[in-house]
Order: sequence, then structure tokens, then C-alpha cells
Amino acid sequence: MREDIKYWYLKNHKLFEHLSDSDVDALCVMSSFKQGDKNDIIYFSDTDKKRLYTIKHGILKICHQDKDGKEVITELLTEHDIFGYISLSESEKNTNEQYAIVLSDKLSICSFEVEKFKAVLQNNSNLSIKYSALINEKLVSFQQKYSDLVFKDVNTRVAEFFKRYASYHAKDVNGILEMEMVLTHQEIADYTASSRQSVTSIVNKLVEEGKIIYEGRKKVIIPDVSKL
Amino acid sequence: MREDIKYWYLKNHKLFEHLSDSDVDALCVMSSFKQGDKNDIIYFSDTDKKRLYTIKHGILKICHQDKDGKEVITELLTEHDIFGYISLSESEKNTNEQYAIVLSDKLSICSFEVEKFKAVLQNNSNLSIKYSALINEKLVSFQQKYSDLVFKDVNTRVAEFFKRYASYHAKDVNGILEMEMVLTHQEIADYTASSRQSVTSIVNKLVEEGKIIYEGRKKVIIPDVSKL
DNA sequence: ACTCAATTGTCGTTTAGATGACAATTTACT
DNA sequence: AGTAAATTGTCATCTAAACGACAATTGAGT
Repeated sequence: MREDIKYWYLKNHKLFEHLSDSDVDALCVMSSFKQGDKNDIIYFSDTDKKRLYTIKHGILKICHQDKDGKEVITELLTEHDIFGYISLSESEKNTNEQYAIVLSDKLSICSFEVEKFKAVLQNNSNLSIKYSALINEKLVSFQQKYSDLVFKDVNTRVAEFFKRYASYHAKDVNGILEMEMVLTHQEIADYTASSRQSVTSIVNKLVEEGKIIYEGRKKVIIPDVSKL
Repeated sequence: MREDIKYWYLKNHKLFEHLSDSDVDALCVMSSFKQGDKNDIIYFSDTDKKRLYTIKHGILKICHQDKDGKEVITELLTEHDIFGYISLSESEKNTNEQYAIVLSDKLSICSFEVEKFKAVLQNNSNLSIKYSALINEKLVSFQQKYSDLVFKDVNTRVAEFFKRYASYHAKDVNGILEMEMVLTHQEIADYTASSRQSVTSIVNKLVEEGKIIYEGRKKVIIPDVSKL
């Protein structure tokens, strides 16, 4: 990949936007860009060197599995999101059974070796404060997700999934939201901690009520988010 | 509180242990220690200045509530844990409906104004890397908690609560774990996302099976953790 | 255009665990 | 000690949502 494109990406990432040009240069040198296709799997436990990733383009799901192969999607990640974190104890198997799968047709990600990234943090306290704040945001939104699972029923969780998904992936055509849906019902179920059949019937109810419109299986339209 | 005691606490906190003496001095000056009693509430949304807290002694629960007053306990915090985090956007109401309640008879906490703490981070990249790693650990353990809620049934969750609680609060008397239990069944239910009645019957089952022993309502003994 | 695999649709059935109601017990308070 | 309040015990009932099973539809690949 051309150096200037790498540079451009990093320069426009909210995590790095206030770095000096030379700092971005340094990051640029140690960064490694990679392409992926739909259904590609990224294991980030068993690689020799731990890496930190940020998404340049595309959608990715982070999954956990239990022994029976049942899957939860803990996160849906998009452009500029980061994953594969730094931790105190080097060896730690924190990423137990975690893996990422590409959902969009194409994915391109940028990664750094954790150790090298730490070195950059050493010299940029601003960056590391931003980084902590970012992780912190994740934590907060995760706590929210947890409470939602406890307090809200499946209907609400699925409806809110569509809102949330739209907020990231829809383009607004005067008030009407249009988006490409890369998740199957099964995956929406994995993400909302419910079952495939429940999602199917809830989606159909929403469609009947006119709150969402499916055009084929890949395109979703939300005529009025406020009514969802 | 005497300066030397403050100093001692900070110096022995794993987050600060490798700071230079003068850095700890600086922290010491800006730190503020406070005492609390059982059932005291710490709101950390509506105070004018945001603060970052670390617990010197005692046990604290962090709760969320839904509109009907139903409560989830998202975290149980003890000695050296931190809470009330820094975030990017200053105004942000991230701490929506979050509050902390003292569970132990006595609590003593140490706190810093977030802005001042950030300033210290500025000059200590080591510290800020440690700090990010710490937050990151929280995130990971929270994702675990989420998967557990999805995958594991109430019995397992309650049993694991006891193990976890023991790992923090039990003293080991040659293989037998003894601990003070500061949570009621209702609170265990809030923590494990179940109901009071379920916890009661599960606890009684565990007692019958000899896996745990309640002496009164405040003391719990686990004869053999491996059997739990 | 045809075939097969993946996805979705629709049921009836089952179940874990919540909920309500009330009693029994323990602890706190004066 | 004596009373009130908090906590725990025990049921029977109810319900949301999972699960299994199979059909219908869609879309991708040849």
C-alpha cells in the first residue's frame, strides 16, 4: 500500500488527529495494512506477537463461543474502531476464545505490534490519555449493553439493534434511512442474545408495522427512526 | 488524614508503585481521602467536578437502575479498585444513572479531580499505559460477565459468584475459605441478574450439598472451592 | 435457467426462571 | 427483653422466549 494512503488514514483517525506529523510518520512506518474478504477469520489470541488493530474500511464482528459452539457477538466494529487491546501482563490469555469475522464484502485493517504501540504511547501522553478514554467509552457502552440485556425484552433489544446499526451504517435521504444489512437473522440473534426464530418474527412484526422495510435480504430502510 | 498514611497508600497501589517519590508526592497533595459507612451513597454524575476514585478499604457496589427501580449491580469493588473514569468529551453524561453504595461497615476512598489526574498522566506515560491496561482489564472481565449471562444458567452464575467473591474476600485457613458476606440474597440476585427467590433456593441447595456453609447471615465458609 | 445451500417463515412444545403471596426467622433498635 | 424491620424460606402460578421440526423462499454458482 502506498505510504501516502497509510499516512492519510492515520492522520484522519480521531485517535491520532492531534499528533505531530513526525509522530504520525513513526506510526506509519510501524503500521501494517491488510485486506480481508467476507467470512475471513481473524484470530488474535494465538499469533506470536500481540497486535492492536484499527479498521480502515468494512464491518467486523467480535465473537465468543461456548463449548457447544453457541456464539455471542460481543461487538460490531466499523471504520476507525479499535480492537485487540494492550494489557499489563504480557502472557495473559485475556482474549480467551475471542475471534473476529469479517461481515462486509471487503475489509481493510491497520495493525501495530502492541509493544511498538506502547513505545509510541510512552512519548505521547496525550495519545495515551485519548487511548484510555477510548477504551473507557467501550467499557461504558458495554455496561449499557449488559443492563439492556437484564432490563429489556427481546423486542426492544432487536428494535434498538436496528436503530444502533442505522446510526453507524445508514445514509440519510431526507429523513429516510437507507442501509446495507450485512447481518443475517441468526447474527442479529447472536448480537442481541436471543434466538434466530425470535428475531425472524420480531423483524416481520416491525415490517408489518411499517417501521422497517426490507428490500431483498441485504437492504433495509427505516422511514422514521423516531417511530422505531 | 496524616500525610504519611496517604503517601503509604498511594505508594503501595499497583497503579502507582513504580512512580518516582516526587510523583507520588504530587498525587498525594491532590488526593482527597474520605470515610463512608454502610449504605452511604456516592453519586458520581452530578458533582460539579468529575473525580476518579480508588478504594483504600471496604466494599462498594456500582449499580444501574431502570425506570421501575429494578437494580443491577454491574461491579463489586474492593481495595485498590478504581472507578469513576476519565472520558474524552468533558460534558458527556456517560455515567447515566450510575451510583455506588457502600456494602462493608466502613469504607475509605481516595479521590482525584479527573482534570488534575490527567495532568499527572501527561507527565507519566508509564502511568497512563498502566492506567489504560487497567481499564482494559475491566473491559475484558466485563465481556466475560456478559457471555456468562448469555451462556450460563442461574445455578452456575450464583456458584461462580461465591467463588469469585471468595477469591477477593476469603482468608484461607489451610484450604478452607472463610469470609464475611456483605451481600444479601437480594444483592446477590442483582449481581447475578436473577431473582431473590432463585438465589435463596440455590444457596440452600449449595448448603445442603455441603459446598458452602453459612454461619449466621454474615459469615460464609467454603470447605473445598474445587467442588463448588 | 437450474440446482443446491443458505436463509427465512411458521407452527407447536417446552422450560428456566421470574413473580406474587405469605410465613418463618434473624437482626437491629429502644 | 421486647418490638419492629429486614431478611430468608417455600410454595404455586405464570410467562417470555428458547427450541425442534419442517416448509418456503431467496440467492449464489455453474
